[in-house]
Amino acid sequence: MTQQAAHRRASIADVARVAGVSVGTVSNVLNRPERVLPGTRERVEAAIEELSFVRNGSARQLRAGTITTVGAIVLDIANPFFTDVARGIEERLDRDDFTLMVASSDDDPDREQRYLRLFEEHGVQGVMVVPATNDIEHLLAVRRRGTGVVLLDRPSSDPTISSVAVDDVRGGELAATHLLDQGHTRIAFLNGPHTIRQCADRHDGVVKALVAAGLDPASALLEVTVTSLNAEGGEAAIRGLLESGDQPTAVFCVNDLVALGVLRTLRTEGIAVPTDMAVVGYDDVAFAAELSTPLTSVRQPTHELGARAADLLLSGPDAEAEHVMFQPTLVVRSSSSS
Amino acid sequence: MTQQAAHRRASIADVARVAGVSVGTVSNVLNRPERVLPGTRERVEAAIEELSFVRNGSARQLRAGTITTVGAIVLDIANPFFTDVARGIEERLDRDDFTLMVASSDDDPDREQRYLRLFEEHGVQGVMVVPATNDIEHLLAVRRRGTGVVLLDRPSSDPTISSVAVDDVRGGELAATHLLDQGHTRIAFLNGPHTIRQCADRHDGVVKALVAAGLDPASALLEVTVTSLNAEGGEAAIRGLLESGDQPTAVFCVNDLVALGVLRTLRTEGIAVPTDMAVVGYDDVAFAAELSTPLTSVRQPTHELGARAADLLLSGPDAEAEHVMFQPTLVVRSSSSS
DNA sequence: CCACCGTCATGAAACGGTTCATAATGTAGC
DNA sequence: GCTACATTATGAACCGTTTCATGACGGTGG
Repeated sequence: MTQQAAHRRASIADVARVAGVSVGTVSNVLNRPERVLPGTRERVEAAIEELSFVRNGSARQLRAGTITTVGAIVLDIANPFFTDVARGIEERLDRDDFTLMVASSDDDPDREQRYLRLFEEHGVQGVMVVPATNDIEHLLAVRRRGTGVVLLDRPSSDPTISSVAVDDVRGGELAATHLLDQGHTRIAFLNGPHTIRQCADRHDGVVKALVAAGLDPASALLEVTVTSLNAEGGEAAIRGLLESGDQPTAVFCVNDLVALGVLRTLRTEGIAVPTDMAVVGYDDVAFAAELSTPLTSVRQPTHELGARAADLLLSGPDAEAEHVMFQPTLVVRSSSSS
Repeated sequence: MTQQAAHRRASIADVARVAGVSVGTVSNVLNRPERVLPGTRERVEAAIEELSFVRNGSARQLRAGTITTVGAIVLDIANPFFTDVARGIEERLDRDDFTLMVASSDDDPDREQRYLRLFEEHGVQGVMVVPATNDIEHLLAVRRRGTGVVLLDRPSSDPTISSVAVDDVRGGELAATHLLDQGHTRIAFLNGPHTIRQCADRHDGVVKALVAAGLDPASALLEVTVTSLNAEGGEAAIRGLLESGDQPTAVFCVNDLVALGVLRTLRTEGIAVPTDMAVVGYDDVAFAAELSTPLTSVRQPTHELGARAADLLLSGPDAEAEHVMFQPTLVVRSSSSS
């Protein structure tokens, strides 16, 4: 099937032969150069160069066991929230010369499972996961087998598994309370599926705020499930909403990409923001402040989130599990307040 | 150092012992289940379950040689342009059940080298790279050793190495010509370092346009090197520019993130766009159209770029190298034309 | 002159899978 | 009853490293 190049990659034995030494010596040159006589070392290095030898990572790892790589599985690599988190992770990892590989599950439990398995089989030190489902049994299993696991952007329901999250209930509450304060009594929530914990939590926060204001969520809250959590999903959802009668006066979007799609649609439809419709997003991504209608959004400490998660992962498998919970803040801009 | 859990992970031999079969049989259950009697298979599967056995990917790969993973190294994982490209890659890969791992070099040749080595040592089928430097000798070496290489967003200077790119000279030309058409005769270009080929090419395109218009680039073009190619970099660069006298009437930004920083700064400084200063960006990211001043930008076919690159990589090491060049288009919005 | 020691290099045993030639067993045909 | 032939299971060889006990060698001190 895969014949790659004409000849096999050079192995350590080939190098040894060319240099006229044993394989053990080549290995020593590679791993503990100080133990080998300069003359010999040079000969070996010349042979390595000549054969353009590259270590076989699989063999190396099979024997040595250890590796300085960690994995991260996020829901959507195209979402700036997750890439900002990834930057936080990378930064922390750099300090310990660890390497990060990112994969995106696309909210698909099967894909998550596949990447998880891939990472585990290749023996990463640990993996940071934004789970696509509420059930984390499979993650506990990974953990039991000895691979570090840190839940990302999601509080852990299990005391033995570390997590770094932002209080999503509070986030939903902040957004809803703000809209209520602005006089809205009927709020649409363009949310993702409740199988994603963050979405369920934000929903709970919204309900909490409505109840606290003496409203009945059944009538005051109109939740719409967005199929894909990006601008296209937001556009589709708001269009559906506009076509039905009985419209709300405010829309709370589960993230800023969805909000972007909403703003875009409202503009083309000639609906004024915030006068005809108030909009609130989530994540406070870089461009939120610069939109034609600057977007009110719930800000999360993305960078710290990632850095802290990496920190916990590197603290080793024997460290006590920790559950870090950051607090979101609301950044009010003109999309929701005139 | 790494003591992982208390006991070693279960191996295929452990499974064999528990199930009362040979290692060969366990391997067969794993890889060609149809060849083993249902009864035996069940016993093996039970043992796998009991020991929560996970294949050792290193050993597997060491022996089997093949792996269905490809790597991508981009300049900045937080840049929507690259993540959009990554989406395109993923989509194509999904068709062949390949898996993508993304790493970000951060414009740093050393990091690029490190990830390249990591990917190569782990035997990926191939790697897509947005090179951080002009010199691609190290990529040729990787290629020679049998790992597929496709240059991403960058035309190849070597005929044997495939590349998928967008015509950056043309992109720069489009942007500059447009600004000239709008009557500007002194244009600032907030560009990245010329070690990044895309930046050098866009510069050449700008110069080409100026010359075609009968202007002297030495006086008509004011190039400023942006330290980091994001909003913060853009903000810093434009502030530096505003503080110096002798200002241009238009700014062309090497990407939309830089343009975002510029727009933000101009707004806080009370400089009107496009009347006092026209702004053009690059990439036409999702939010470009929705900014307070909708941003004129050079659009690149990100999705196709990624998909095509993946396509070339999967076509195998024996396929003829191809050099795909897409054409950018200019999307004019109000940041540059009143 | 010998015992001892330190420095380098060696070669074989792991690591945990896959693969393949071979053996064991059962079935069918004559 | 014997041969021929599937069908399953076996176990050893192998992949390319690292590691470690062992050996070769020369130099020192007694």
